[in-house]
Amino acid sequence: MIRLHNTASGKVEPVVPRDADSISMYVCGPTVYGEPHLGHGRFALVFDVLRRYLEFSGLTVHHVSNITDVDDKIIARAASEGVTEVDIAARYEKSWWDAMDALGVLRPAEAPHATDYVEDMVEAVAGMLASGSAYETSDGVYLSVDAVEGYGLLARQPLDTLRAGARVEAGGEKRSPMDFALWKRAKPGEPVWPAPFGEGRPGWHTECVVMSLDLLGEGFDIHGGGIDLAFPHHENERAQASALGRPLARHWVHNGWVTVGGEKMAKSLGNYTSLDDLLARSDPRSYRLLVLRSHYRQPLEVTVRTTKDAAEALGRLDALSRRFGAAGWLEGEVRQRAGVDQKAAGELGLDAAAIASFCSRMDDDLDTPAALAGVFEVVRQAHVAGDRGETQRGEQLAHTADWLCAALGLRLEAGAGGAWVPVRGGAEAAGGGAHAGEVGTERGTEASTYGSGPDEEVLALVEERDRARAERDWSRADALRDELAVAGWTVEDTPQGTKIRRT
RNA sequence: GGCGGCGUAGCCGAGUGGUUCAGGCAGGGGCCUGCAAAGCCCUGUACAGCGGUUCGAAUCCGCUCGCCGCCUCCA
Repeated sequence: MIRLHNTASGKVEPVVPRDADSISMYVCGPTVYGEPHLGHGRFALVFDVLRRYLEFSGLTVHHVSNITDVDDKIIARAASEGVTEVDIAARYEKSWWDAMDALGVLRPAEAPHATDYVEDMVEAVAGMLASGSAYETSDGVYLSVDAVEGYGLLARQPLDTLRAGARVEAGGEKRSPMDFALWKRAKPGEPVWPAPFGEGRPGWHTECVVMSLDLLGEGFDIHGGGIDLAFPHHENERAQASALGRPLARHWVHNGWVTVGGEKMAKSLGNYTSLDDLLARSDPRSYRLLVLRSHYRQPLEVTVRTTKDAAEALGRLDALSRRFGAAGWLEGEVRQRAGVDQKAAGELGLDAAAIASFCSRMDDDLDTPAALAGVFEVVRQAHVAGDRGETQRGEQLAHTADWLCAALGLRLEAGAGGAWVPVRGGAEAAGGGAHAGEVGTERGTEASTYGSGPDEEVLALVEERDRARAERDWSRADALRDELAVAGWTVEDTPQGTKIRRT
């Protein structure tokens, strides 16, 4: 069974499913008020990998991730653009899912919207008022943190020291500076919902409590998100659940953030790169690989250099696929079972030792860097076997590597970046294109504007070069290679003829 | 002020009380190739500094320096 760091205890602990053979997981999703950036991409990828790995381990995962579509920032943005909050939320929710699809992040089983749960939130707030853990002020309803046992758990800091450090003074009627809004009374021009304690809108933290309990039930297995959510967001969720007498998650998992020059990537610092920008200029898989190369709890430095690094490493994986046709192997029914049916690995004759090693590393607090190092070792062994003429062994290892990559959500030789065009038959080449299209199916939509298949002109150059080589006209062949290079293609001669790939 | 994290070879980035310097990228040499590309082989003797514990520490403890984060919205 996998062991994961639990922010509530500060230790790496086994994840014990509440219900046998299945895992209930709630991951805090985005507030849709702007374009998603690399930081959002990281948390989405981290939990996508966790979800895939749990499934790979034979568990059924009930994955819920919310969309926060009512919030101060959405209201502010709508006001500044002169459109409705609904417009803003709809626009950026679409951006969100587009980016997720491009990154190959599997859709959660459910993606509840805060605005669909306002009635439940009103009920929850009423419950907290009734029990005396919440109180009303002129501008809303607040939760009294003093009423919550052990408040500060997820901040890993006791309440008194948290309070001492509070930079913002209690806003007039708040009993404690740490108290937070459960309900904000209506202000002119803002969206409102009816409530017995005055019409208004919900605070930020209540939605996750209500939605996770509704969809996953009390004491669900995993609650995740970025480390900056640990406090106050998650602690405030926990506080409310506690006030309601309804336990929330048993395991709190948080990922580290993306840094730029050592500093946290944040919109407020203006040092962010949007996912769109990244996806427009690189293979979406390379960001996944970059994320996998560091441990999920560590900060991740993203620069042009580290991004390029990851792309090169990805090229090494693709090269293996190219050599052994692993991508072609992992199709259809086999593809569907990859990463979701560990038992099939045995039936398919994959390398059991490599898979066992991979799993033990992943089980150790989702140690993807170590797991990936193991995959690269398998890659090397596959090449060695191939060089020795041990084709079957080479294929077995290559297939194993492909299988493990699939478990991580990495599809080898996928996308235009890895497109290789066999020399003979444009039809074959077109087949390669269809292959890439299937990737799109898996992702939900076709990835990005990055790269595109070779056009007729390029294919003509490839064919001409093959003729030149057949005639041993090396200078002509070299000139054509140069032309292809200028067009952005790297040439590789193989026993099957000239192949090209995006440089 | 309180709480917490980090500092590893050219770069990124794991790991751990003691055999082969995780892995990737970059670099050097060789093999392969018409030349390349891809691949393989060889090549790096790093763990901020200072003390301490230990037969032995980069790994444990203490201190110092530097960087970052949370305590306010934040993935």
